Amino acid sequence: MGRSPCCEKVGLKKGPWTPEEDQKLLAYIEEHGHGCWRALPAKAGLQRCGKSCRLRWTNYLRPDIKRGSFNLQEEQTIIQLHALLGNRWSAIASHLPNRTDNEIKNYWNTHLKKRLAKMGIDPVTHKPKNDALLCNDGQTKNAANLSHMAQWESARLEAEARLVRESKLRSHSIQHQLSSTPPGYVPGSGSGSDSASTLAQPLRSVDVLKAWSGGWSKSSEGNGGGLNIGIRGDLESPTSTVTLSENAPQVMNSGAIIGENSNPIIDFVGTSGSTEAGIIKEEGEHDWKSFSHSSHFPDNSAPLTSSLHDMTISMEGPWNPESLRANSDCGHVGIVMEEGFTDLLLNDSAEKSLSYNGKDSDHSGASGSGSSDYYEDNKNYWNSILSLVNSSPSNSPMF
DNA sequence: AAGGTGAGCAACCGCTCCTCC
DNA sequence: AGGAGGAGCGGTTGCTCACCT
Repeated sequence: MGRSPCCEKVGLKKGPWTPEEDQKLLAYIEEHGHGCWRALPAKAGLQRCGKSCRLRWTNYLRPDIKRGSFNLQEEQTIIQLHALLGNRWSAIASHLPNRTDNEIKNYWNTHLKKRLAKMGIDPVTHKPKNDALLCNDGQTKNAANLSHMAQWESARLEAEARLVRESKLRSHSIQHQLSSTPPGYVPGSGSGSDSASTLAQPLRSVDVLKAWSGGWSKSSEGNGGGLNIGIRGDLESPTSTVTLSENAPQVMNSGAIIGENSNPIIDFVGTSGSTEAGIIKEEGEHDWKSFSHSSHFPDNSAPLTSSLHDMTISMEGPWNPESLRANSDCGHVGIVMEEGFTDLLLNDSAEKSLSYNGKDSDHSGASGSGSSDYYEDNKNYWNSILSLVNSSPSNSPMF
């Protein structure tokens, strides 16, 4: 590989772990917890660096790890979350109980990415590669789109980072209230910081997903704000909407989004208007509301409050209104991220899954038949994702 | 049967972030 | 406030095994 070793110490073993080493590590952690990883190998009698031990534990030895192939729901979750979060494997893993980020990363790289590519979908943007065909001036529009995506991504990361910080602050205070900790095996990590992030991660991710789901609606009537390419003609997709406020602060219909300093604002606003979409949006809104009063946060620290605010992302970087107009020209009314093709991908595995179950799978491949089925499926899908999100992470000591 | 090839997965590496002093 | 050390994350590598010729 030609790289310098991660540990200066010569004589430390590298490469695959032997069962004896596993046993030593396991026995030590079960008895003492891992504590300081760097000090662990010596205490456990291992000729490994602490980093290697940590990796072996988190990716393989942890008792709560689920191994084996991913099921359909997990695939769906990964794909949707990847569309939402990008290569944030640890964040994605926090929504998949008992799966490690490494496993998810590998599964993405070896299976899902290829499947997307095979179907002509860009695994990075989750958009069709022949996107340009939809526009008269393909290259210009694509460039605008790319710029758009970059700005979006940057803003999103910024917001997420903020969520993490806030969540950590909150979880610290929650931690102070939780006096007892299980002995021996320390969830996730022995360090206080890690425990905090362990608590914090689900909060952040839930916020993002809630927003995503809440903002999912038919993007617009008439000109079809979404990018609806006709592998399946009636395909609509979860959509995030960018709202541009050039000068005046704006209040959006999803809830007070105020722009400061005339900075443009990104808002997860379902543009609603269509009946089918309304179902989804209302559900999303309901979820948001109910979530804010959820018993998850008895101290009323209300993560939703922050999530709503955090979904209002001030763009500090250059924002070019031209890109929005460019998008509008080819039917994108301020649409930045879309995911309809992810669903196409999922149909592939859904078909397999359904046929395994001996059910009829013809709905997934048929074009045009059953748009109500489609919306029902999506509704169910998002419900499952949300319930997964709401229920899973706390189960795992790691997450 | 033997060698070649590619996919899948475990593990490593370096960077970044966080915490503590 | 800032530096040091530790932990976590994402990208990448290389080994193993199954399949193909």
